Amino acid sequence: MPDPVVVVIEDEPQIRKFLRATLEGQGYRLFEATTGADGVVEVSSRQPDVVIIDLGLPDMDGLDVIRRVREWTAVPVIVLSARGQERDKVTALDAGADDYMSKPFGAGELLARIRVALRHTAGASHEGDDAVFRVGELRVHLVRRQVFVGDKEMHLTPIEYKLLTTLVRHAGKVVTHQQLLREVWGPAHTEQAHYARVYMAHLRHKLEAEPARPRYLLTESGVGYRLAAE
Amino acid sequence: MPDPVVVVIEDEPQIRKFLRATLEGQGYRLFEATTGADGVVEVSSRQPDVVIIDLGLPDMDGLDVIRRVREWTAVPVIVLSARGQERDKVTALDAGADDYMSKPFGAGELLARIRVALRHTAGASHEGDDAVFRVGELRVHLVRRQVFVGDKEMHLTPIEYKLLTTLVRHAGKVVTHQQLLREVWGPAHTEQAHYARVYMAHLRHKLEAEPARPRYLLTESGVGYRLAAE
DNA sequence: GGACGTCTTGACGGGTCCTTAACGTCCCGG
DNA sequence: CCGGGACGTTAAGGACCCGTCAAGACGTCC
Repeated sequence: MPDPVVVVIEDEPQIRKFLRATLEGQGYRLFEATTGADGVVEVSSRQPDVVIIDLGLPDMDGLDVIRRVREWTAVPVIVLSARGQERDKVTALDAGADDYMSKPFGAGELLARIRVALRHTAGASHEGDDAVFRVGELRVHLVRRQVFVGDKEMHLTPIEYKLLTTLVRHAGKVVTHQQLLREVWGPAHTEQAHYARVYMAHLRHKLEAEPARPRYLLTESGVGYRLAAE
Repeated sequence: MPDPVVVVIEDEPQIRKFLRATLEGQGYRLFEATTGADGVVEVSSRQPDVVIIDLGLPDMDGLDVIRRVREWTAVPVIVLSARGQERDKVTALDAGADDYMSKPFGAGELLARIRVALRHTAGASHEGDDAVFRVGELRVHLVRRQVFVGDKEMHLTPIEYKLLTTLVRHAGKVVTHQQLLREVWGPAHTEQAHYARVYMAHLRHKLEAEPARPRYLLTESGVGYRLAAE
């Protein structure tokens, strides 16, 4: 395997320097970002094997960076944080982080946890982190959160977008009403099948040429919905 | 997904009790071992989704337990330890552990790290499962919930599909009327044998070239039905 | 405070699917 | 040759699911 690529998202120069010294000595290729927005861009362009992120960033909440990254890739994310409270750890891990280290931490432990992360990705073959889903005229750019029909960009509301990406993640397979409601509206709303109907109608009006006879957003009566795949 | 299975390898009764209370409250199925040797046996027999192991065991070194387990499975292993030295963490992680928590630790953080471990296995397992049944021109994609005759996809209603998959699950073997009715319509409808007749007719019209002389959906007169296998 | 975009909620019409019943067919024994 | 049982076929009714529209609630930004 070639040298593993690491993206570091960290604003404090001292820690950046420390990480650079630690990682480059071990043969990792390192790319740095000092803001959350830059971090998201770096992750999408460098396709790293591991991401290391400090939660205390100047421009946006580190948790949001993790959630954004998680929308299109399963790359291991290791969190560094000055805060060591349990609730901080839990929210970060549930937001999609794979590991959490409180400052101060040792170089050896960091390197060991990076090796663990690399073991994970080595086993799981790189499957679907394409970051862009296509079928027919429809394109969904997970990184930029943009949706196109042909050349025309379509504006989707937050729920519409989440509904669509949920279907994208299971493209070709049927997603039951329960699954859909749980993943989009949360576990408390698995009964309101009505929500899904209303929003599928919205999506179809925005994405389908003939909303009444959909080509992409298909209904499986009595079961759920399916997004057509190639 | 059914309730995740956890194997706990821990000799101290207090911590075992604590873990049991914490995990069973969250719907995990729990199996315990109090020695390293037992632990290895439990892991191989229970096929757990996560292993939690205390390094301070009476009979053998916890690290050896991890190495033994790693010889045949990639199941996530979370280490609990009274020792918090960096070198201990590094050796445990390099021995094959996926995570390391120093005592004392909070229940919330443990649960969060278990969720992380479960995320990993959930993503990894979805690779090679074809889960497609074939016989002659007939193909049943169980994962996608799609049925093809030759190249043509056939739309099945929920009951039709359930009936078909029930037969697929016992392909080649006779399924009695009672079995069929119980598995498709529920235990309350085991008397209405004509349900099966009506829906077998539907299925044959959709899937058979000559519904009157079926090649796949065969009748075993007086007993039940049978799906032909290769 | 008002305008706007978004989400929730209800009502209604149309369509799909399930149930049920009636009838047809085949086979076998009387 | 007749009759009955098991199975296959078809169609009608109604229950349920789904798509649609619109009104109201909610939050946000000017």
